Amino acid sequence: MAGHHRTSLANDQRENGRQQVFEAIRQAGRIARIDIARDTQVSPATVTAITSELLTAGLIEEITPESDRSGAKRGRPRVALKVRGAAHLIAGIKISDRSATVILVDFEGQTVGEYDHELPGPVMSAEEMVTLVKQALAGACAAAGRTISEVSGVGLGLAGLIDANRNFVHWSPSLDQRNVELGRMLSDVMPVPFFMDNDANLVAKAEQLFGEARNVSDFIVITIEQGVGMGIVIDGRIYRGERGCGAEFGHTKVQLDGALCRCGQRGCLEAYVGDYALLREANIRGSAQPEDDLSVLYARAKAGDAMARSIFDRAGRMFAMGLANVINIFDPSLVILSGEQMTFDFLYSSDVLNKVKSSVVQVDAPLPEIRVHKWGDLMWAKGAAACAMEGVSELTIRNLGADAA
Amino acid sequence: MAGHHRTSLANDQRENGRQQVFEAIRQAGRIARIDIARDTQVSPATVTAITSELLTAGLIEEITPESDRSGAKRGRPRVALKVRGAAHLIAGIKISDRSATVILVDFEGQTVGEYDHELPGPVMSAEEMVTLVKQALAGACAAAGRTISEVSGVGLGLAGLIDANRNFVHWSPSLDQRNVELGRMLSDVMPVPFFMDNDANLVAKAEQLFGEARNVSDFIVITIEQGVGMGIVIDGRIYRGERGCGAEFGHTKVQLDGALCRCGQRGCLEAYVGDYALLREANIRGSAQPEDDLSVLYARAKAGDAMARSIFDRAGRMFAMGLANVINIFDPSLVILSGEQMTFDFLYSSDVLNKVKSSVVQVDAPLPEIRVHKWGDLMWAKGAAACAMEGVSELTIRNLGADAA
DNA sequence: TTATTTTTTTCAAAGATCAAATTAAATGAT
DNA sequence: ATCATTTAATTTGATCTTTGAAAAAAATAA
Repeated sequence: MAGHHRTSLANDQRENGRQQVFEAIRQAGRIARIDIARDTQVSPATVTAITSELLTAGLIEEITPESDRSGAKRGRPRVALKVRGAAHLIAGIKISDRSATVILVDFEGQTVGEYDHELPGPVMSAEEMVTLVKQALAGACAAAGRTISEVSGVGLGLAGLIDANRNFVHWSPSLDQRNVELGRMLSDVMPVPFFMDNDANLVAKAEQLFGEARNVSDFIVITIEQGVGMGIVIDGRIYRGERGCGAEFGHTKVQLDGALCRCGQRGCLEAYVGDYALLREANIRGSAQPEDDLSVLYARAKAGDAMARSIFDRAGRMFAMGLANVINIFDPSLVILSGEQMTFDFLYSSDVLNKVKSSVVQVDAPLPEIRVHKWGDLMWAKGAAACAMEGVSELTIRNLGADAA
Repeated sequence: MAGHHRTSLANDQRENGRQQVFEAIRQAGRIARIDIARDTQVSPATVTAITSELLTAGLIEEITPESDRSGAKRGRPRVALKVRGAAHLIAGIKISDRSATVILVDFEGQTVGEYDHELPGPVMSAEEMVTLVKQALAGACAAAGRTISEVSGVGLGLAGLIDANRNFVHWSPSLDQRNVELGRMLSDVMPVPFFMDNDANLVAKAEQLFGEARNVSDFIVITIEQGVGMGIVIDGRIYRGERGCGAEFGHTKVQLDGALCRCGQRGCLEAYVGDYALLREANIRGSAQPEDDLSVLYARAKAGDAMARSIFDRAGRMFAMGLANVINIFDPSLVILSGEQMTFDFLYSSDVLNKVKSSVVQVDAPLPEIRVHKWGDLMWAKGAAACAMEGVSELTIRNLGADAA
């Protein structure tokens, strides 16, 4: 090993170039060298050099000459490049209440396989979690006719307070312990790079790589699952606060000394829009038949029941207030409301969105765009895979330098 | 001129190095080359090369050998470097209701002169503003025995919605027009680089360069003047939203359908803690003698008057709620409450700060530090100067490359 | 005076980028 | 068919940077 200590500037330059070019290729999907040069401001000569490296490493590939030369006039035809899907197999795993959902994708992001592993219970020990992850991964690989050893990286999504930099779990509803070095424990059992994050950041990554935020460098994702989460992307990177945990949108306060939240504080947004909060309201308000199923309550509201309506109305107004606050603070260009459960339809109603818009400070510039993006079951797992993809890309490209053949 | 078009990567590398080294020197105040190498991860050889350039350009200087060799054992003594104050003369101007406050500083940030220019009125046209700035600048220079031509950069601070990237004023309470290309108008009259920003960002820069946030890369500044403002620094740079305007902390909503704000919306924080809001309350609550002086009301509260107390109490609780929200979203390591007017003492009370802390989502990590920093009259102008200093540094260093002698 | 220690500078080697020149690969025209 | 033209990609040589290692500089300790 010629492992010198970090040569901060010199090495960074080449690595920077590689990351830039590779990122341009992935973002574009398929792109010719000359367009990479234009987009990245790197000279064609350097693009040739770098793409040559990436081709040799097998990270990208040339697209067989398209017989479709639409619009091309004359001259040597451009050869498009794309990420080579076969370069890496990536796994994304989302742990939820009832199951561990696994998705396998190739390096292009194409789904290779899906797998669902049922959990014995919603809460488990760290050791059980490790075993579970291993089983789920093994199951997914088997189902797809692959082996674990082929997997280049695993993204893991958990609810709770996750320190993604250190793969450390401060707290998660799925674990019966706090402060778990889950990343280390996983790596001890499986020799694969792990990348962990909380669900909101997961979805933000998924939106950035595959979803509504492609090529957008600054945006916010609001997720609704059990709690209300937020992912913030600034300058293309997920913003994590000082303590490494995600933005706690669900626990911003929308009412002074307001409703009691399960976090123990009062007036949290979640205490007004969370499912448990809605059910609590329904019962407090002296409903004839106490509800324990949100969908029933929601159906009643849609059918015109005044009491049920009023519950959802208030939740919607509170949500609008919280969202407007975030927009006033961040002034993002794009806000994505990303939800899986249709139960939360009411939060995406035009009434609510209008309320948000009327609560944002008016400037001459147009209001931020608010997009609603309803995803399927695999949303979270796909986000986990997106995180792993990014991590694997970075690692691989960094190591290219050391692997000078 | 060998002015080629931007060679994005190659040129950037050297410029990066210069910026990095210069920044290290300014941050440290005085520092030896070997320590720069350690801090910046740049090799000693390169540090020598770069500092040599900076010395030649006159941007930095060596400190005459300190006779104080405390702790030094043996070996060649280190030669400390520092920014050369005489390199540039920088002006900072803050426009407030009644006057334009000017501060002149040298390139080290040492105050060279102060000047106060009274305004005919609080609102003026863009042309009057230009004239005013010119007069104020001339006055300040004359008072300090300098000439305008010696000034290398001018920072200008205005309340309102300022687009700092384009030196454009969307709206300011000091101007009777909206959407003014003030930067261009100023540059047309005075051949000096201008740097504009809104007051909250100004203070953030001042805290970063001269104040409580030295060497802190992520923090938030809350300012209280007439309105309530916020400056966000992420990764050492001021965060500006998509539309280029500062974070509108004062107009985050703290009460659903709450008190009417002068912005026309309801429930804004400012509608509870702004001076006009407090006075309105005092009158609504049937005060015997309607007040139009906040200090009187405040004195009454301190003297124990229950009505007055309750007004300030509520304002304090609303402020705590808004601040807690910002902390929950950003999770910064440091929050600076930066105010000029003692009138707003009550917002900094330990009651309020405790309320903030109890409203922040609990993690195992310690709570963010909240510091109160009361500044003098010159705070705002100094912030403007700080902005200009940063701008001039960047410009000068960038131009070093072109000026290859 | 000499040895030692620490900082700074010098020097030569190793890369990296880029402009310009060259090659490659197509279409149009003759 | 053959040649000119056009556009894309590659090669080449010059220019810059960074850096490790060696040398020089400037002090103290012996």
